[in-house]
Amino acid sequence: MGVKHQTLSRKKQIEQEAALLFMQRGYASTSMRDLAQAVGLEAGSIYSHFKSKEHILQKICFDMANRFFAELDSIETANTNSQEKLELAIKAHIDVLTEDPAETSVFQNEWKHLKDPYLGDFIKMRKDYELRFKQIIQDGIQNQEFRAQNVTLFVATLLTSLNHTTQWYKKGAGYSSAQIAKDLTEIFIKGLLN
Amino acid sequence: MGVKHQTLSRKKQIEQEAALLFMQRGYASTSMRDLAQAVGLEAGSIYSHFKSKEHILQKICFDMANRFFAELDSIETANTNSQEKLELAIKAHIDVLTEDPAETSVFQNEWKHLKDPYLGDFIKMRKDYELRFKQIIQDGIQNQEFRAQNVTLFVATLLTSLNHTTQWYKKGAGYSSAQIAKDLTEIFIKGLLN
DNA sequence: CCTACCGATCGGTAGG
DNA sequence: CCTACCGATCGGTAGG
Repeated sequence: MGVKHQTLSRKKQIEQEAALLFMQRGYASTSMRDLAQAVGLEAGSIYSHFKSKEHILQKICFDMANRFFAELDSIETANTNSQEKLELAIKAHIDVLTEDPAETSVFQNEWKHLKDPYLGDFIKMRKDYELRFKQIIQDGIQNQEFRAQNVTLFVATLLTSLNHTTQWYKKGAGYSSAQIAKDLTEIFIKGLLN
Repeated sequence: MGVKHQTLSRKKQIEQEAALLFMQRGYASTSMRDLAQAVGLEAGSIYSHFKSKEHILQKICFDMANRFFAELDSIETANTNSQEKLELAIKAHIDVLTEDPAETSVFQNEWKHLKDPYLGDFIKMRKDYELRFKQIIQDGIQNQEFRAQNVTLFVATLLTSLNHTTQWYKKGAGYSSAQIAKDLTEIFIKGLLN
């Protein structure tokens, strides 16, 4: 059961196993006893590393949000056209995602178990992230690179599709991060028609 | 709290409220007491309509699976080209989905809480559904209507995107089922480029 | 359909 | 980091 640890701190081990279990069973269906067993401890011992079950979820969700954000910063100011900006943004997103699929899956599917004020903060961050993608698309429509369309729908569809990669991606299974990004990019940029 | 009932049977009321709560909070985070309260009963009373909590989930998941399946039957044998078959399949899927967004959301997100043998059966049905979409795409590539690509990835992306509509669709909010189907179809068929 | 209850399991804590 | 435990809540049942 579980991830190779080696030099990881106990806290990081717990976080990784938690992400894995939260992805597989869901946050609510994963007990602290399940998690403790997966990491080789007794249930009570986890509380010397995390104050509560929800704090583990918070750490996973906000760390991932920050990583996705960080990647966008350099792209938006790049001196290039909209299509390449979008391609870079997709590539960056897929890179983070393939590095930590379990954490990304939790970030996408389990955030609703956060409680306020964290829940509100998280929703705000996600909205910001979408907004920055929308801006790239909007600019591309303005300068006629992209076809006019429902930008909100497009971005929601795109981000959902990217994030769904976590559900089938297997590290080291031959389908590389770069290839996934390329294939997904072609679907959304070129479409289906010949 | 909840849906307008009117002439619905008690059993159907319970099923609808359950779908709503399972969507909002997740299956594991929804207690039979929560559900009972939403439908105006005591917890124990639900068991005169459903044998267990999981039976409610089963009913929702398999009923939706059957409805999605039924729509495909007539489309596959239609005497038309691949593009129109795909458009019809998308339209049919979105029609079912907008009719019962909560049930569809549970069908998409909560099925993992089913237990064998139902879990295995459900996974098989989903795979079959994907396979039938894949066949449409495959045929379209063969006859050169569609561009060659990773068909598995395309269909996974398409179905995920369609199903995600449940997360933001609001009945009677002006964005019609037909318009959603049309916009999503254009994204996947035409792509982004002008 | 309700009341009253069951055994099991949950998140979390004290004390070492 | 473990042992031993807490109060709360869970899915489900009996009996009416």
